Amino acid sequence: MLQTFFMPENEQFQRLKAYYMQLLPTLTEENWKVTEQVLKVRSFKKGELIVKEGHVCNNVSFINKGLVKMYFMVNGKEKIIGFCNELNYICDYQSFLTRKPANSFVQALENTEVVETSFDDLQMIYEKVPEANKLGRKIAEGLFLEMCEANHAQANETIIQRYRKVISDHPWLMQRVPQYMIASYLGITPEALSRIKSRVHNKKKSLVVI
Amino acid sequence: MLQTFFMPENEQFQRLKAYYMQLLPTLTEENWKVTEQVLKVRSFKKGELIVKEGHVCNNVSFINKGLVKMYFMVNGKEKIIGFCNELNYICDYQSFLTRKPANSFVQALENTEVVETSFDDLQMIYEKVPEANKLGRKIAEGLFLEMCEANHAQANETIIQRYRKVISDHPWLMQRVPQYMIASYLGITPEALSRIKSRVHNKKKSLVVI
DNA sequence: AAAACTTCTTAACCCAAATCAATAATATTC
DNA sequence: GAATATTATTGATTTGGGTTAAGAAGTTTT
Repeated sequence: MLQTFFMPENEQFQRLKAYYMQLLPTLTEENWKVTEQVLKVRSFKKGELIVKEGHVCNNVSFINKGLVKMYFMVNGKEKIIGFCNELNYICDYQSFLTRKPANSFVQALENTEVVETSFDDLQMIYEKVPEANKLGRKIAEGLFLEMCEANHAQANETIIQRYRKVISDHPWLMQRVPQYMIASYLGITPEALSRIKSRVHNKKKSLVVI
Repeated sequence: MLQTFFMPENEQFQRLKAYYMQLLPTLTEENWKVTEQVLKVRSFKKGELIVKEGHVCNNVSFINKGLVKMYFMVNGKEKIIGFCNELNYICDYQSFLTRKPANSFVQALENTEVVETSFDDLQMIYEKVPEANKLGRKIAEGLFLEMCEANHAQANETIIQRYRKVISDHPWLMQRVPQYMIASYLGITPEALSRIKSRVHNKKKSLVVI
């Protein structure tokens, strides 16, 4: 990569640093240095697996660039539970925290570059940098809140509402992933989503119906 | 209550202390004292609401004794999202963390005694007792893991599997709550659960089927 | 013990989405 | 640009759970 020549050595970590600073404005330069030392950049080609079912997930990975999907295999079919793009963490946090084999997969949908922190390194950071626990707490709390939202939507909204929310909240998603993956994410078959789309579309043509 | 006469003043906090010690074995007596000072014991009669939709949830409540249900109202019907009994925390943690009005209710299903910590007190503890952040992180991580499990079950298991899991994981639940609440918790109508039960039962009678 | 209420079961019918199957529209490869 | 995959649509049929309704079983009240 010629570009690296023009970058300061740690350019690849700047986005992660900004993310940390946002969650923990009191983070000192000194403590960032400790954290920075353990970071590793890693690249995945489109289609490569970042997390594999049956293997313990050993890293939290901050996505610098790219797009991934997280899914389970259930009865030989994949059930997508989420997409994750730039400036977000991807991890089977369940496996990561419990140190048990993951029951999910994470696959790169585009060529993807991540910044990894290993489990052991993170524990070391929690010991050496006490305020990192605050960061860890906020990240866990954030994941918890995200999951609350998702759960609530899953339980209390119709599929049409959820479909509308997906396309309004993440318009880029429609451009970057095929529709059958959106269907899997919504928990329905591609056929059902196709029918819903045409239903929504026809309503628009005829009359204004919420 | 005459009993209180025979107890040391903080007897009611011992269970919570044990819970903390289990999550954070390094907790010092000194730090526990800081924590203990802000705790409040509160009792709810069967039927009383501990968390109300529309009100910010201002406490995390550790259940000393009793049983509660947490639920949403959706189209005038209640959708139970969980039960919580002795030695567990009950809280609309989403409302608690975001400081926004809760969209859930928590109601005592039996006379219930809780030990409360208010939001402000907890923030104070996070400041005064740095290691409390570690505790807070672990609690948030624990809630996250719980929610992962629930989500995974919801998405990937049949209702029959989930029904079986409920009765094997929490046999006490069947004794302490009516069946229609279990149905709501499973996300189906009481009628459907009744049908499923008879289906499961008939299978047992005829042949060994999974 | 009778009355009133709550909870559970069973049956008939309905509907949304799954499944199965065929075809159409797009993308990708050669 | 023809051939081949991949993705999306549409139709016919099946199915699991919702809804409605009625009755049975179990509790509580009086």
